[in-house]
Amino acid sequence: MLTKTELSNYCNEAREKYLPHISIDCVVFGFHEGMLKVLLLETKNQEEYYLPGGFLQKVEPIENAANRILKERTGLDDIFLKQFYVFGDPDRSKEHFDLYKEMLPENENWFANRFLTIGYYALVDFFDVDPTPDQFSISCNWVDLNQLPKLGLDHANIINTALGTLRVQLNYQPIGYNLMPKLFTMPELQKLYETILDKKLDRRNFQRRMLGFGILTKAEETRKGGAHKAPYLYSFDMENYKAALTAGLKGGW
Amino acid sequence: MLTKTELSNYCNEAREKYLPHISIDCVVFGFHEGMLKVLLLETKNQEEYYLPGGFLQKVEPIENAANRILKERTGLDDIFLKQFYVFGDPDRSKEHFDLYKEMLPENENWFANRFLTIGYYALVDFFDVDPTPDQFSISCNWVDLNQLPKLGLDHANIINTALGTLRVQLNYQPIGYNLMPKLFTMPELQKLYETILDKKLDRRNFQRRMLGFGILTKAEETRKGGAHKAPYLYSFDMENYKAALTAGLKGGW
DNA sequence: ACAAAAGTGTTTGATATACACCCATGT
DNA sequence: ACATGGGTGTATATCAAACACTTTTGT
Repeated sequence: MLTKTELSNYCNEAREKYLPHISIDCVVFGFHEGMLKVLLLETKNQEEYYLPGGFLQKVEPIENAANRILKERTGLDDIFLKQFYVFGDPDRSKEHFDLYKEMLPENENWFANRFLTIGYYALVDFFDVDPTPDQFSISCNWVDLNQLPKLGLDHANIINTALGTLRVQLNYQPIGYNLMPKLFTMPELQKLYETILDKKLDRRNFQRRMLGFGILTKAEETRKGGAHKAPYLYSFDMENYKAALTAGLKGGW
Repeated sequence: MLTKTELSNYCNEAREKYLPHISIDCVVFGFHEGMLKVLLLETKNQEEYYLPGGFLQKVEPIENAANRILKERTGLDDIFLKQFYVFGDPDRSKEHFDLYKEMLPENENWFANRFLTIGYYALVDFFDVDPTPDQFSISCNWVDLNQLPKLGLDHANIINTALGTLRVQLNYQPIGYNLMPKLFTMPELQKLYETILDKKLDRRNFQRRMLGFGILTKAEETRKGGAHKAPYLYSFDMENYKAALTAGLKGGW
């Protein structure tokens, strides 16, 4: 738990360094064991979970801020980040204010203000990252989208909106590329699509269509060790992938 | 031209009423004579044109603010508005600051700050609105997208981004409905699509596909007075239209 | 009568959908 | 041997693309 002095120091520092009223929150998606997961922080102060978020420095481009914040709070660096919406209900940060209002007078309390938050979503290779909590957090963990804990502020809503965006953009953004490991099997990729779209897809048609895009390279090897026939491994052909996406992968599922 | 006193009063009022660092700008699209147009204001202070924009009141939902601002600055009321992006380059409002910095000391100057702006786009029936400039503007006029004048700040960029969004969302949002008058002909609707997509479409295939969606109602009457064969008039069937859009009008052009 | 715009229908190719059989692997 | 998941092929329906002729209207 923060002491009053710590909180006071933090507020003073924040007032100096950051723009007031504006924050950034990141929804980091990962894909593991056939499930979509998001990175959540558990704060020291509360029993609640939060999206990794932070504030915008006074002369800092928003994109940079989003990357910096994600790095600071989770250790993740150099990943695909995309702005998707601004959440600005006047009451959305009230809860945060309430929490601290006993400890500091209103005019000294950085949180005693309305905050708009700019939502970014990120897509990462689950196995390629090592989530590390920052000093304000007990833990930084992957949580299954279907088993979200109680979330602070309006963060549940932010996650849902991000997921909706993901669905719509599945045909326009390199979503598969960023979420899958370097090598993956066709059934694994299909599982990702099925999870995002929340819909079963036909195995054979999925494969034909994916291969038809010409964005996948079939590897020599197969994924050994499974209990059944060893599936082939694929990787994304970055060249063709980017080209195909700018044109838009036409047709919806 | 604003006097120093007027500017000073405005700044004091703004500081009291609005959140700092945040603005809203609206790109209002209309369709007239086969051309996409946007509403621009010509300011009294400068020889430049601006998007209708304004600030967010301290306890006001963003959506409400966007509607209020549009009403205040252009007279337009109760129209389709949709948030599409936040523009936050630290230098984007520098120009505005430079303009006023001679007149007021920096700490009294509301504009001497960084502003992020939340972009909204609006779609209106050209004939159904009566653009009216506010007290800060000489004029409020429709301008052809292909003949944009010199625009202040980063407003040219905001317009381009809005147009890009329009293109992508053509299959997901009720774009036709909001831009067309109650009754319209098939060639008129086609012209709208062609203008937004910047692409020629086949007359017959367009008609078949549009009718195939089941969102149009054919009227008895035809559009008389044209120099040639009188085209039929159509209107949108709001019920089916909404239903079709939630499912997404599948397939791209 | 003719030019220009609008209405309508048909053919063709591509793509989505549905479905069935064979193959490899661990138990 | 068999259950399970993975690989592959084919027939069918649906839709997009390309294209031509007829109708209406003002000049």
